[in-house]
Amino acid sequence: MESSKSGSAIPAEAEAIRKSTGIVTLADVAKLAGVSPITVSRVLNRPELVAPATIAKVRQVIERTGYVPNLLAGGLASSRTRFVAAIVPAISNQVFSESIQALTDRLWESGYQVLLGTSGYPTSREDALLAAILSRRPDGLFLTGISHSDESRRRLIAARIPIVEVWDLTPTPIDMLVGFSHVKVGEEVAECLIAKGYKRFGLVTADDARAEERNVAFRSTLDRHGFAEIATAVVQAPSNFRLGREGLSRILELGPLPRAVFCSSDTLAHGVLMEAQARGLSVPGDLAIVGFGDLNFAAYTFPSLSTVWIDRPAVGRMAADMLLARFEGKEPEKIVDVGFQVVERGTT
Amino acid sequence: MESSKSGSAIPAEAEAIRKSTGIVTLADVAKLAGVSPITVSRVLNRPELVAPATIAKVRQVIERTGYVPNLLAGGLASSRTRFVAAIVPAISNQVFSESIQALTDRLWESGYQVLLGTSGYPTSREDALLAAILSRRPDGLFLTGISHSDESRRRLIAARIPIVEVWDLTPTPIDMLVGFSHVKVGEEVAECLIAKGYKRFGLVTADDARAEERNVAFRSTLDRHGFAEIATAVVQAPSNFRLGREGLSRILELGPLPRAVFCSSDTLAHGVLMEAQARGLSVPGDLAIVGFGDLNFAAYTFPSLSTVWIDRPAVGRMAADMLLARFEGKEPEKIVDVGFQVVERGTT
DNA sequence: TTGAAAGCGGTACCAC
DNA sequence: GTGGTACCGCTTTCAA
Repeated sequence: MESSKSGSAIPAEAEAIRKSTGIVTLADVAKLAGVSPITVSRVLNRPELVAPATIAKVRQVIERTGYVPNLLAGGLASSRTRFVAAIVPAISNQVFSESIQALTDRLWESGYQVLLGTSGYPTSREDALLAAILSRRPDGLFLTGISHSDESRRRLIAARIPIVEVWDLTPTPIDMLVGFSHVKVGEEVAECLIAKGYKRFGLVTADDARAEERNVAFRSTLDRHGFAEIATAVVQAPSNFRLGREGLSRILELGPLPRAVFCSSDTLAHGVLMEAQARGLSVPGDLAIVGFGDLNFAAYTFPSLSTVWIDRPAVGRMAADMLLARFEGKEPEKIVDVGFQVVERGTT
Repeated sequence: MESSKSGSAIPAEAEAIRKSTGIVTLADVAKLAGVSPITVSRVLNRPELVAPATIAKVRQVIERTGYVPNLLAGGLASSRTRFVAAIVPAISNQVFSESIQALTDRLWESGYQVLLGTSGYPTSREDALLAAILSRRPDGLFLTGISHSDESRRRLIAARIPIVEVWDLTPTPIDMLVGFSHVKVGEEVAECLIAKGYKRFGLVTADDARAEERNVAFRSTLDRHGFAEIATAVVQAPSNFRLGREGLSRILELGPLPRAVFCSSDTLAHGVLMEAQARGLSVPGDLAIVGFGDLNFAAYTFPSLSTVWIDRPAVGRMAADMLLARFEGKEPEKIVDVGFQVVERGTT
């Protein structure tokens, strides 16, 4: 009613404007502040377009009423939902959780949130999950891995939103990519062990697609150097210590003691180490062990384990930056190789 | 145009109905199927109300067009968003991630998804996070811990949605609760160690509110039995192995060797064990170690470590069930004590 | 069993 | 700087 008076002229009765739902809407705030809805919207989203006095008035009413904006309505109207969906195989896998944490933190700084979906390791529900997630209209997508069903691929393309695939490298991502070459990992670990003078090799690995990429490269590199026989134990994902122990046992049954074992995860490597210790083998004296992932227990706990280090937070951070760039209409680098590092510990 | 012909009579031109956005809407599907929008909606949400022939017709069009429902619009119209927000201190903390996984899985079965928010351990952004989350209008909330700022408490109550707080016990939850008594944990661990005949005690603990509850109970129980002096080392959360090692070192400096040490997490316990081994102490011969949380490395790896076991998946599962019950208008039990179990390993 | 009309709570677009 | 109007895409209510 009044126009430029200070905020005290608001009739108490106006409080009752709240609908039956009992929840204050933007329109309620507008009425109480004596401005139009769009002005309240601007105070919230683009305050630089509003006069300071108006801002103060509106902010006061917002404060007083405890108004909480409805992002469903906002998203529907603007087709920008300010959230990114992330799909990982399992939330409890520390390898992914650190990337997700970094992604979440970075996006949070820019006013975005992360909806996390777990596709599941054994029985993949990726297709249904993707459909469910896309129906919430995320502004962007963070996907673990580069292999998707045809169905999913189609949906992803149809969604027409920025997408970052991570943890692998391909020249043909759906949209953008942050990863590293598992092939190179396999090669470098092999070369590293050869350089150290090891002559016999083993592989303890989960039945995981990315692990298999590393294994193939590992084997073919060794093969090229004339080491054809690789004692191999394949265990079922997800890995745990027990499987690592079993892995080594099975390898030892396969023939004479290998001197260097490459494991598909630090968890398995840890198990292998336990089994080695239980058998009285010295590590890395009798047996060199190389893990993958560099979870902290490897770094802090077992100075005798070697591992492959990946900057996991960087993966999340870079993915976030790429998505944010696209949200602002920029064209970031499409493919980023974050690389890795073989961390050697212990001596021959 | 046609009414009951089979789906082939749809004019190709009708495909062009799609708006400039290029995204198929429910209205488009309706037109193509020759029915009203509401009928399409029913096919999706309440097919039991629609004639089989109509369902088939509509489903076909949905399939052909690749229609993806817009849950923003649906949520706005129905004020049911079909998602639950969960707030945890940190996603990488395995203690929480298993509960979240169970929560996610259970809710998924009922068509709900989980939006995960991390409040952060050192600098808590819980208030801002909560505001951001509530603006997305979740149907329910899963909160770690029972202590919230006044601001948050007010918001939570104003939101008027089902809320489950977890990991602690209080007679006055905001709404519902799934937890266990940290006080009882401290008492039982103390009694257990006393019963085993230990005479000297130590505490290696992170500066965490829930840990402190356990510690107070631990100390006072020992005190009641005449063991007043408890060598204590407090380290800063989040815990890691290194801090565990340091913890034991500091305790050993405080006086003669304690025989039994209670740690605020298995991670710390693991570190304590390492330090003990490095010093040539036998465990549990010279030193009994009790952890907390029963992460698998404790279970599989260190038969000499004792720990406190909590059914973490059950926490998520029960929380999900309670929320789902409320969504259906039922009144589930408000407070559930999931209990815990002191797992003793090794011998004196 | 199906449909028409009226919102849900915001924002875009374009005047003023 | 500020406001009017239309509309985002779906569901609710009630009627047929």
